[in-house]
Amino acid sequence: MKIATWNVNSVRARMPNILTWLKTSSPDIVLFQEIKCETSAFPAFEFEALGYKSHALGQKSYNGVAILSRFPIEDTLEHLPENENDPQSRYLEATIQGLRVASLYLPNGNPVTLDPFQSPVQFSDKYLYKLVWMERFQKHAAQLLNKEHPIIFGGDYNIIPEAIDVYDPKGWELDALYYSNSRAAYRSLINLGFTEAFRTLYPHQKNSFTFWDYQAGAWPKDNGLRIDHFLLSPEAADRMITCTIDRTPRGEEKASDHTPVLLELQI
DNA sequence: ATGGTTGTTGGACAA
Repeated sequence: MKIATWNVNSVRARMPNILTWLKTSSPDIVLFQEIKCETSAFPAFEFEALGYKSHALGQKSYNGVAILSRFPIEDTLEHLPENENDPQSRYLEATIQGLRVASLYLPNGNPVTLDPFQSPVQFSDKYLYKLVWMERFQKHAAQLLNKEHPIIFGGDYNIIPEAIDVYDPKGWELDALYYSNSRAAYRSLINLGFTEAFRTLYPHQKNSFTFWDYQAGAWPKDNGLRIDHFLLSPEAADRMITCTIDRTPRGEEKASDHTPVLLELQI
């Protein structure tokens, strides 16, 4: 079973790139983030023509997540518990072939503070939203773990886990993606018992980025970040075969600023 | 120091 996660930065603007990539990579399940359209505008028919069922959770202009699958998508959950009234579409969970799979788009959270010179530090509303979102996600993840099913949480976590995952760690210390509280929250999530697929397989591999900013020549200079991750429950980790980052789509015309991550499971 | 880019939109805002 091949499962991919990809922040496409607008599904409609990215259709030519996505269709090309689907044909060459041929994943069984795809987790999209930032589809940036309402559910009714999701191009389900075009994916259906390639053999994919889909379930989209859209939103006007911003955010939005979706799942494509060659197999039936069942028992969908469109919000984290406690986030039922959140207007931001960032979480979609479903059962596919006995796997509990989620496509998640964690809040960016910048800026961390409104006034960087203020002491003590006062977090911005955006950063507090990120921290609360992570707390709710962790609570939900802990409950799901108890069921002892294979779980795959894939998506844009907007978290740089460690120094090896960013081209300039010093320069990113005050950014919400690398801020100490963000990394601490991510660590405590993993410490519930999840396996982060890529870094577990390749503990020391540098320049394994999944995102390069559109600005300042980040892509040609390889000034990237590794912020798109797969977290696996023990029952899923037992079946892990490979996890790879496919840089090819980032180098093409009209590319998303993220590139896909692929996970292969024995199933 | 500022600007550098892309997408949704039709002016900011988000990333």
